[in-house]
Amino acid sequence: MCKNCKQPYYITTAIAYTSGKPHIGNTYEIVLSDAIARFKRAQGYDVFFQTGTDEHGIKIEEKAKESGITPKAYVDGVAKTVKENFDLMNTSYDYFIRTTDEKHEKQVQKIFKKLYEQGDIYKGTYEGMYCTPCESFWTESQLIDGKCPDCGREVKKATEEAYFFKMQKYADRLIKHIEDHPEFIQPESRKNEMLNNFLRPGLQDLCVSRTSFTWGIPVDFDDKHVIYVWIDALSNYITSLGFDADGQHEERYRKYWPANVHIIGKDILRFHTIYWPIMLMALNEPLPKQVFGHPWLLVGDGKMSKSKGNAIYADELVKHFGVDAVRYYVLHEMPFAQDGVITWDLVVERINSDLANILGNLVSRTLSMVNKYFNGTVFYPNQKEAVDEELIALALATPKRVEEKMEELRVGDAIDEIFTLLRRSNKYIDETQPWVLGKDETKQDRLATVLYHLLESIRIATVLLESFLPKSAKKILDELHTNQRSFDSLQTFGMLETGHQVTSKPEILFARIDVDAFQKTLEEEQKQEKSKKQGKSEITFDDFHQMELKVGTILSCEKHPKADRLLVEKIDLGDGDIRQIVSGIATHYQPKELVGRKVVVVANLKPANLRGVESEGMILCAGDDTELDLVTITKDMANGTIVS
RNA sequence: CGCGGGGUAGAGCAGUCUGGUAGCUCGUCGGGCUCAUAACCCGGAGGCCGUUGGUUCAAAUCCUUCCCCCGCAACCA
Repeated sequence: MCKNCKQPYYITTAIAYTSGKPHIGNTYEIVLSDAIARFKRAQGYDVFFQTGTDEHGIKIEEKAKESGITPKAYVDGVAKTVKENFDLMNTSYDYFIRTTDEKHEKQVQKIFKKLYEQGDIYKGTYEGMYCTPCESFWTESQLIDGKCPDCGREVKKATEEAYFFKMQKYADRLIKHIEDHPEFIQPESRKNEMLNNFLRPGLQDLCVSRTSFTWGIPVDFDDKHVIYVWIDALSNYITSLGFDADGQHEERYRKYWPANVHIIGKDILRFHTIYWPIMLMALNEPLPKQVFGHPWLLVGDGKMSKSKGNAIYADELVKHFGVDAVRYYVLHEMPFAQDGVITWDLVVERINSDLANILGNLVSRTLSMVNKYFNGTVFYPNQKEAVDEELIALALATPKRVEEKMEELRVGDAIDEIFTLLRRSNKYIDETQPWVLGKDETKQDRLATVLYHLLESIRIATVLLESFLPKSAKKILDELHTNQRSFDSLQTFGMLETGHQVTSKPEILFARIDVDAFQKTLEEEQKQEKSKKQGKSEITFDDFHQMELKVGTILSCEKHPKADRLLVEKIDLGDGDIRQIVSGIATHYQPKELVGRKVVVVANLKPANLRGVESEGMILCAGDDTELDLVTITKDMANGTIVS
């Protein structure tokens, strides 16, 4: 009967890097995975769904330093935020791994050691161009005019000790695996990218340790080194299950590995389809069955928000629309292999047309008719007419169609199939005109039949929707007062119980959103948000006087040789003080039009290097990326005049 | 020549692999209906399928030229 019962199904998201709060694009990944996980559970699989956080690395070490706290304290904070975000989206993960978990760290060390001992990892030297003041290695191609791209100073050839993984050793096996398993890399278009760009030209040995920072898992037999991201982060998929490098695996590992699918962003497909499989080959473990590199959710600048940098966060969306509406948007609007777009007005549009009009209103009108004509009691006299056939056939065909789409991980298309049934149900009401039947005493059985067909179609659609809109689906099924909620119950049309009552007060599931009013609300909020962000803390007069502001004349100006958005100006600050200043205004000004202008310069700003060019100060501008105006002195003030 | 994705109706997309009347959702216009959340149903208008040249009986689809947009990366003082 239940063909998938007890079959294990292991699905993972990538682990989120704990550098900051995830935006809706990051959140999309776990919602997508959650929909798949829930669907598989509904199909009867024994699902293990994992997500987590990647918490090591130099960036985190630096961020923690900036915040003046320990790296551990820093990642604890971010991991909490990430988890809250995932919980907010009502995601049903079974396990949340953190790469700072003791169990994980210990296994990573063991894996590293094992690979070292069996000769897959060797100690070598990293050769590169070294800039002593910056303490950084650069490759030949990164250098600018043969000099350090950071500071522009001389670099010299240097070597650094590092551990390397012999990738090439397993390359042929991997190529064969990919060719023999066309479903391994999804979407398939990415398969050739991996083969042609990386595998076939030959893999370089992978540098798997670092000595330049300490916030990582130490190599236990050589504590100068920490294990670099690859072995640390990727192995989360097995350490969480209780993998043991010595073979003493926990039961969970034996049960769930290999993973059925890793859901990851397309940007890290290379690591998951090349490095990770090779690591597993070296460990003599089976490879995951599939890796799906999902597209990006781009935050387009819609009409209503011209202010820049308005990344959209899940919690903001949820605050306005509710969890299921946000889930619906990202799940339905994201194409399978192509980047999707999210804007506030697109979300509103989808909610109104799909959730409020098609789904919510269908449930509402149907339930209200059942109440109106039969006091809320469900009857099924089964007085069928020809017009019913199409609806019933579609209701019966839909589960299979949805399952087929889900099998291909085409979640958006799967949802479309459900909505096709909902649309058809709305049409059915027009075809059968229950309100006409209601006026005819002799047509009561026909009326009851029509309403039953509607309720049953709604039930079928809703059971299928549960993986995508868990809360709303439950609400609808509760309103129908039905216990028929399993996928098995979808095989027959007519499983909805009769003789019982549906709710007498249908709730508005998704309220229609007034587009104009919403825009106003949003603009208002963003305005407040902006002023809040820009309002800095109070400073004293002395604080202000720390700044040395001077009038200067732009003597020359040219484009930065290595940067599209930067201009390099020579500015006369009087008394022979000619400064070279780099400014991020190239998208707003042509170099020519700036020559001769009198500007305000922050003269005592600490010099810095911007992509290889020294900048000794900054010029003042009003505005941001979208609109920008150089602060200009209009009178003929002498260069060097103090601005106060 | 950094890597990658994309240009199809006002908006968002499918169709491109496997050439054969250009399709879906939203919006818009008109009509219908009144059970329902001004919702639902039907119909219409609206496309030189980014551009150039080619292959072919036939090109959105295959090859080619150029243009534009976006993401990643990188500096935004």
